[in-house]
Amino acid sequence: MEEMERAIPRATVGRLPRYLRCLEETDRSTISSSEIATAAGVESAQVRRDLSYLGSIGTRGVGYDVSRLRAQISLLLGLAGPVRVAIIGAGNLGQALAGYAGFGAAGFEVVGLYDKDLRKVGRTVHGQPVHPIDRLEADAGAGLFEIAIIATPAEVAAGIVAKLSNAGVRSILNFAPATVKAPSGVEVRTVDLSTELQILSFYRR
Amino acid sequence: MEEMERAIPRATVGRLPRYLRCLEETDRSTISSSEIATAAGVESAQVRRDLSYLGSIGTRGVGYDVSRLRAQISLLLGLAGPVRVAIIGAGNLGQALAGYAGFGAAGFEVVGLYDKDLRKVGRTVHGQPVHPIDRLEADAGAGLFEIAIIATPAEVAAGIVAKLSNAGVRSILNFAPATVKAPSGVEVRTVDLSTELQILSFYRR
DNA sequence: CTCTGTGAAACACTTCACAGCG
DNA sequence: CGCTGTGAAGTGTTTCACAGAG
Repeated sequence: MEEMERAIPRATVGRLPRYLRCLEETDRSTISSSEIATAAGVESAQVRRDLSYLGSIGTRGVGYDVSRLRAQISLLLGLAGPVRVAIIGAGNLGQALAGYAGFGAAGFEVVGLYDKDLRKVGRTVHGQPVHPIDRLEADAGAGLFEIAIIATPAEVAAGIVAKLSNAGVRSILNFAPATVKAPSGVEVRTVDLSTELQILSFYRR
Repeated sequence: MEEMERAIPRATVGRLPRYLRCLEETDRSTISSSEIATAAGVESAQVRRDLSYLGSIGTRGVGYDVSRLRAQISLLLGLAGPVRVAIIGAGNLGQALAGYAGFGAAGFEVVGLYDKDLRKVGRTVHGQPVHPIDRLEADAGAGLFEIAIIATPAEVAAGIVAKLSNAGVRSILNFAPATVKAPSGVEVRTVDLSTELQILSFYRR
C-alpha cells in the first residue's frame, strides 16, 4: 500500500522556499496570496493552491498570518531544527562552499568536508575539519549529516552517490557536471554551469 | 500572430544538454535511444520523443548517428558559434566564475566583468577586464554578449535584470538569492544554494 | 465586501504500445 | 527483426472562476 495522505507536488515543494523568503522579508504581520504572488513572481491562484497543501490556515477576507505561515512552511520543509550538511571534495568549490556564510542564516550547519587527498585530511578549511573519503560511508551511515553536497570531479560523482545512498542519505546536491541516476527514494539535484548556459543559449534571440 | 512551427517544450530543452554530454562521452558512431536513456537517466521513450522535435533523423533498426545528432542538438541550442558571456559583479563568486576553465570547453567565452566598485574597474581578473557597471546597459545594447551571469548581492539583482532586459539581453543566469520576475521574452534562471538545500531538506527522512 | 480554498477545465509533459521503415 | 517515430492514454501542474467564510 502506498502512503498518500500528504502527497505534496514536487512543483509546490520547489516554490515553498521562495514563499518563505518573501515572508522573511516583509515586516507586516499578515499577507494576502496576491501579495506573496507579486513578490515571488507567480500567480495568486498558484500561491493559494500551494498553501492549501499545508492544511492551510489563511483567514478569508484577510490573508495569511505571516509568522504562523513561516512556521508551517519551515516545519514542512524539515527546517525546524538545524540540518547538517557534509561537503564531499575539498577542492576549490568545496572550500568556497565551506566558507559560505549563508549556511548558518538559513539554518544549515556544515559538519565537515571529505577528500581523497591525504595531504588535505586533518587540516581545517574555514574552521571545518577535512576527513578521509574512506570514512564517508560510515559517517553517513551513523547519521552524522542529513544532506551531502558533491563538489568532486565528475568521474567520481556516480560512485559517491552510490555510497551515500547505500548509507541511507536521501538528499544530495551535486555540483559535478555528471548525470547521475538517483536511486529510488533518494533526491539528487544537479547544478551545472555548462548545462545552465546551454539551456539559456537556446532562449537567446 | 504567434510563431508556432517549432514549439519545443521547455522540459525537452532542459534535457538536451544531458543528451549532448552523453554523445560527447561515447566513442561509438551510432547510438540507440535506450543507450542514451541509460546514460542520461531517463526513459527511452522520452529520448525518442525529445529527439523527434529536432525533425529527427534516426535510422530505424539502427539508432542515431552520433556526430549528426551532436551537430543537430548544438545547432538547436545555438551553440554553433561561440556564445559570449558577461559576468555582473566582481566579488568572490564573480571572480571564481571568471577563472572557471570549463567555459571554453563548452563553447562559451567570457568577455568581461562589470562592477560598481571603481577600485576594481580597470583591473583584470583571470585575464578578464573589469568594467564600470554604468557601461553595462550600453554594452548590452551594443550586443557585446548574449548571456549575462548575475553574481551581485541580492539587493541589486532586480535592477540589473531590468537594465539587461531593457537593453535586449534575453538570457540571464542569476546566482543572487533573490526572486526576480522575468520580463516576457527574457529567460531568467536562478540558482541559489539555500533554496536547493531547503528543497532537499523536504525529501530527507 | 475581500480574500481564501477548491471543483473543474485547461494545459504541459510522460509513458504506453505499436505500426512501419530499413 | 530491431529500433524509430508517434497516436493515444495517462499523469502532473496551472489556471479559471466562484461559493462561501470572516
